[in-house]
Amino acid sequence: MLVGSVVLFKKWPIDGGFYARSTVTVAREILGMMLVRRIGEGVLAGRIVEVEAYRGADDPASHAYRGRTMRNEVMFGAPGCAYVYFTYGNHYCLNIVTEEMGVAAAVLIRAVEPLIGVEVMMRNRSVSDLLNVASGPGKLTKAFQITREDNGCDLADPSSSLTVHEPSNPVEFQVVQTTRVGIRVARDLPWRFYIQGNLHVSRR
DNA sequence: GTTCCGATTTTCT
DNA sequence: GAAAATCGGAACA
Repeated sequence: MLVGSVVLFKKWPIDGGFYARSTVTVAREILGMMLVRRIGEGVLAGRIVEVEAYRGADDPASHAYRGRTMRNEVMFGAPGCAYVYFTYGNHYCLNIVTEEMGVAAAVLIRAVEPLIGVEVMMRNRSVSDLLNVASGPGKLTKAFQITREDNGCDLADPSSSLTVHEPSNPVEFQVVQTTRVGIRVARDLPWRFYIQGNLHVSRR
C-alpha cells in the first residue's frame, strides 16, 4: 500500500497460523502490526499499539469464563477471526480470536496509531485531535467503522474488509507489560501490553 | 488536573 | 435488578 511514496504494510495479511498459539504470545507479538480496513475504494489503516489477552475457563475476566453464550461464541471458533461485541450500551470492542479451534480466547485491540485515512477517521470520531482518534477500544472501532457486522470476520483472509498485516518497514520498540484495564476481577494478571512511549496508548 | 455520572445492550443473579 | 474488557461531558480543584 502506498501513501505518497511510503510503503506501509505487506500485501498479504498475517497467516491464520499466527493466531493459533498462546494468547499472551499473540498479544505481545501483534504489537506493531497494521490493522487495515477497506471501505469501498478507500483504505483505513493504523499500527496496533496496545492490546490485552483474554483467555477462557482460567480467566475470570474473560467473557468466555462461564462458557459459551450467543455473544461470545466466536471466541470458541477459528483463530484469526474477529470477535466484536457491544458494551456499556454504547461501544463496540474488537478482539482477535486466538488458540486452537475450540479453545476460547482472544486478544482485545485497545489502541491504534492512525496512519492511513486519518481524515476519514477523524470525521468518524467527530474529533480533530489525532491523539484522541483511536486511543481506546471503543474509539478505534468507531474510527475504523467496525460494528457487529464484522463479528466472525476472518482477519487472515485477503478478501475480508478487515485484515491485519505486517508492516513493510518494522520499527524497533520496547514492550511494556502490565495489568489489564477496566476489569474488577483478575486484576493482578499482567496481560496488557503496549508500545513504550507511544502517544496513542489509552492509559499509562 | 481530577472525579462523577449518564448513555443504555448483554449477560448473569 | 445489577454489573460490565467504555467514553465524553460536567463539575470541581
